[in-house]
Amino acid sequence: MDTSIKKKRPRGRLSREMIEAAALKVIESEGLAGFSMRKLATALGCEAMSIYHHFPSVAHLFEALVDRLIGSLEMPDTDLPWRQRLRIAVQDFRRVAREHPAFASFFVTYRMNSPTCLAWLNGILGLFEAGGFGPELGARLFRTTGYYLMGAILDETAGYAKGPSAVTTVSDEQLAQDFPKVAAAGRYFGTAEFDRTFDLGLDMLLDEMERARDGTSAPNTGS
Amino acid sequence: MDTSIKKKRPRGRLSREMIEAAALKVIESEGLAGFSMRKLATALGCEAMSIYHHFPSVAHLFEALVDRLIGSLEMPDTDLPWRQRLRIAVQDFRRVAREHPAFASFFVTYRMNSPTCLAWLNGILGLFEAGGFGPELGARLFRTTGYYLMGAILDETAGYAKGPSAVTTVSDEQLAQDFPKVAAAGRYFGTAEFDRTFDLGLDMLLDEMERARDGTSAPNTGS
DNA sequence: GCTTGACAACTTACACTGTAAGGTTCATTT
DNA sequence: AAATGAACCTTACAGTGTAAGTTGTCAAGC
Repeated sequence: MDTSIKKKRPRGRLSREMIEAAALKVIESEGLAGFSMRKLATALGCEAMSIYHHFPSVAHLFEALVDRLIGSLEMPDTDLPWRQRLRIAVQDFRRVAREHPAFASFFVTYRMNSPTCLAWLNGILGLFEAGGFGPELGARLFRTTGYYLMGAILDETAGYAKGPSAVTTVSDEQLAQDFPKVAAAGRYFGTAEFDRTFDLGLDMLLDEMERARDGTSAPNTGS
Repeated sequence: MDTSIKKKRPRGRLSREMIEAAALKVIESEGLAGFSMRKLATALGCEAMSIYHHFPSVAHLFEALVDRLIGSLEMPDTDLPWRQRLRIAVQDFRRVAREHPAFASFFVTYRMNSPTCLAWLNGILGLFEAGGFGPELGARLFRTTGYYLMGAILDETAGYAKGPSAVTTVSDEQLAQDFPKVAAAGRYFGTAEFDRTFDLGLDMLLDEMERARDGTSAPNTGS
């Protein structure tokens, strides 16, 4: 017979809120690939299958995490000038993503389709509408801004500055000797340079948008 | 005793070349997450562990795949004007990535550190050097261009146009009613629009670079 | 106080993954 | 002919997500 004393825990202790918070913690400490339901359960002090009572699958859980992050964003003040509003919205997204670096690569590649996320997307598209580009150009500028933003976040959270992901690596000496331009440019690739580099590109895009809006010049194409 | 006739296959049939080619096929047919050594082995007509004789791990194999794709790229003709050279190099990378859409999300997030990849990066940095931006601005423009390119590829190969990755979905009717701007913009998010949208953003960046180079105007910052 | 029902959590089990360790087979060299 | 070593296979293990079934616990009704 089993004489060991099992510490009984109260039922109803778990909640979606708790699980989500713990999941983000586990993802950040173990990495996205290192995350598992069993590790999450350990962090929560329960069994893996208990989580399934609250989330039917990891996919549902991760979806809730995206919702939680996107849901924390709010649209910039309507009184602000258009350019600033877009700038703030973009930086807000970037900030939230970078607050969860290990989750970021899932976050930015996630194809949002929940009401929460769609509401946010709708708001951002409203910003481009307010820019007065018309539906087509507005949609395309939304896309290109998204490309830049997603690429930047990915690089900042999982890119070069984190060191090589390659299995075979090249020594610093060989790098300096055989690939001097890479070695030299590396100086500007560090974490400390992220903000300046991101702002440079973002301002380039915003400048071009204002030009397009003011009719100063249409961007060259195909050349 | 075993009376079954086992079809013996010749030794030395497998090769890195063969395995790489098959791996790319399996990745495209099964998806990146659906890839496994066992499925690759089945495709090759061998056992999973046989692959380990040629590649010590999946990581090594995937690294070789990146090398293979990057290695197929060559720098644009030096006789061409600077802007065209950068444009061609960017489009070459995009084309190769999009030829392997399922592999793309690994491809673009991979932190290149092999000699082959470093040589390519070095060449691209040479393009920015040729643009005459100086080391710092050159490095930053390289980064921002990379952000845009990576983000675009990710979206084009794994993004919105592929349908939602969410588990909970919103019906078209609800989308049109509650998120009209998303519904309207969706018209310009399809595969057929990829090239035009990508070119728009790329030309915006190139225009700004030429402006910066010609000293017409420095980009606004922080506003 | 006792019973009942519903829900929350646990247990077990399965098919899958990457890969370590060791065994077998065969082409090549001596 | 014997030996060598590369190429491939077999087995096994620890890990994964999760389906199915079981148990524990608490609240409401009697």
